Amino acid sequence: MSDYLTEEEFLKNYDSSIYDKLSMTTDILILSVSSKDSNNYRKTDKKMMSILLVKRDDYPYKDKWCLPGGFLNPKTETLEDCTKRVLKRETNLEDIYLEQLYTFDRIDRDPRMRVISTAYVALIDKNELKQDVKNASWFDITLIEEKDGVVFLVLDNGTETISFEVNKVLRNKITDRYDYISNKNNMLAFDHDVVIVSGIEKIKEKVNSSDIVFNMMPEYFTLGELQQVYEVLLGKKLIDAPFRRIIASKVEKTEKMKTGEGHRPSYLFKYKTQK
Amino acid sequence: MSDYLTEEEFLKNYDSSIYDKLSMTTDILILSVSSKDSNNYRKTDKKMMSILLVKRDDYPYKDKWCLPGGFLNPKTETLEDCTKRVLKRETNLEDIYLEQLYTFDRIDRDPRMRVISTAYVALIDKNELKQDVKNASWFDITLIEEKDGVVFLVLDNGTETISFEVNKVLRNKITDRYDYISNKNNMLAFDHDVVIVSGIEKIKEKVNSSDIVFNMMPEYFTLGELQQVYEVLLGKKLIDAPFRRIIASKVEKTEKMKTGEGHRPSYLFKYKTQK
DNA sequence: CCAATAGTGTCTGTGAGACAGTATAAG
DNA sequence: CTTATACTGTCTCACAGACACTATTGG
Repeated sequence: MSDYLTEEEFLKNYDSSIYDKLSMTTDILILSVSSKDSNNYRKTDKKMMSILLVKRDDYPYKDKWCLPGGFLNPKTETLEDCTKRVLKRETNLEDIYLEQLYTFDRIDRDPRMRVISTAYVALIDKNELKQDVKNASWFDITLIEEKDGVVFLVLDNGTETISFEVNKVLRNKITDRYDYISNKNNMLAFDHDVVIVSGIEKIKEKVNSSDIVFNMMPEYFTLGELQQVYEVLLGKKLIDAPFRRIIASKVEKTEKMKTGEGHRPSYLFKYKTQK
Repeated sequence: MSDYLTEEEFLKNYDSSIYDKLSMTTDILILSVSSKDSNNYRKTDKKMMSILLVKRDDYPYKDKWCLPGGFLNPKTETLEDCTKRVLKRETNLEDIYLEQLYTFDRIDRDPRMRVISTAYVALIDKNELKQDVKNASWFDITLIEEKDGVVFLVLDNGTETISFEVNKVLRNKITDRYDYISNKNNMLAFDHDVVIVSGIEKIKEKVNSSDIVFNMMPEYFTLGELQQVYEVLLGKKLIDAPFRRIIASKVEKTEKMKTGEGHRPSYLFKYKTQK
C-alpha cells in the first residue's frame, strides 16, 4: 500500500498512536568530593566522594531519599536538556561535566507505570555551590566491594545513614560487563541503589584513562589535594614521586602558594587545557 | 493532599496519563569479522570488521539501509528483551554478547514522531550464521579518522557502497567524551550513521581492556588468526612476540593443528574461561 | 625542636616494542 | 628450493613502584 505513496504523503497520514507509549525520566548522579575536618591543626582534611540526594515529598517512596531527576517532556526536550533543567533547578549550576551513564528499564522499577530512565553523571566542585537546596543533602560515600560479587555501600550525611547491597553478576562467559542487581535496599527510592553503584564504578574506571578528575577540582589546587582526590576515587594510596611525574603534563604551575597549613607551603597548580 | 493517603491508595488512584509519552525502539550493531580471499594460495585471507544492515521496505527512509531494530513493547519487554527478539528474528542467534551502547534521542531523529532509541552492540562469529536473511547484508567497514575531528566511514557489501561523514566534537573543556554529529549522509536511515560510528569507537576502546574479541572468534583458532582480529579492531599492525606474551594467559593450547595453508601449520587455541 | 606535608633524586623490576633467527608446511 | 607463516630468544627503553632524602612551615 505504502508503495504508492511518497515519503511526504506517508508521513502526513502517519498515525503515531498505533504503537504503545511510555514515559521517560532522567536521573542524575551529582558527584563531588567533600572534606572531613581533621582535629589536628597540622593534618590535612580527609577527603571522601559524595553524592547529592533529595528527599521525596510525595508518593511513591514518600520520604525516601533518591537521585534528583524528572520527567522528560517528549515534545520539546532531549534527555540532556531534561537533565540540565533538573540540574539547574537543584544546584543552580550550568555548563558542567555531564555524561550519559546508562538507561535503566526494569519493568517494575516505578510502581505507578512503565517508566524508563536514562541516568547521567555530573561531576562538580561542591565548593562552587553557594545555595543550600531544601530537601537535598550531600552524602559521603563509602564503598566496599566484597570478593563474592557483592558491593556494600554506605551513604552518610552527618545525621542519617543509608546502607544497601548490590550484586554484581557477569553478563557473559567472556568476562567483561556486569549486571547490577538490587540485593538489600529499603532506604532508597526506585532502583537508585543500582544506578548509584554502576555510576560510581563507571567513574572509577575512567579516572586513569581520562582527565575527569579535574571537573571536581577548583581552578587552583595543590598537587597534594589533587593526589588525594585521585586516591579517593581509586580507593588506594598513591606514591608521591610517580604520581607527580604522571600528572606533570596535565597541570600548570602558578606563582601562587597555599600557606597557613602548619607545614611547608605548596605551589598552586591549574589544569592545563591544551594537549 | 497525598499526605492523607497511604502509598497503596496513592498508586490505586494514580493517573498515568498526566505525563506526555513517547515510543522507544532498540537498534543493534551486529558486528563480526569477515575474511577477504587472497589470490595467493600461501597468503592468509585479509580480515575486516563487518556489520549487518537491513534494507527498509517501508517509509520513512524506504529502500535505505539501516540497523536492525524494532519498537519496544512497554507492557511486556525490557530494552534487552526487545533487542534479543530482534536479534533472534534477524540472525536466529541467542545467547550472544550484547552490550548497551547509548541512548539516542535527537528530537527529529524519526520524522514520524518522537522516538528515542537505545542502541546495543552485538559481537558474533559470523561463521556460525547459517541462515541467509532476506533484505539483510554484511558490509565491510573501512574507518578513516581524520585529524580535524571528522570520521569518514565506508561500508561495502560487494555490490553496494555506503559512505558518510560524522563530526566528532568535544563535549567538555576537560578532554573526555565526544558528541558525534551527522555531517554527510544520505544513504543510511535515521541517525544510524552516528550510532554506527559511536558503536565502533566504543568497541575499539574496549579491545585492549577486555576480552570482547573472543566473542568474534570460533571455538578453536590459531594465534595468527586471533592476532589479525586484534589488528583489525585496533587498526594497526602488532608485533608477534609481545602479542603472544600478552594473550598467553587468556588462551589455552590444544593438541589440534591447522594444516594445508602452504606454510608451517599452527596449533589451535581455545579461550581460557577461568581467571 | 617537632610534626606534618612539599617536593626531588634514584634504584629496580616489569613489560611493551623491536628485531633477528629458527621451524616447517605446500607447491 | 621458495615462500609465507609459526614460533622463540633477547636486547632496549620507558615507566610505574618503592623508598630515601631534603625543604619548609606553624606552633
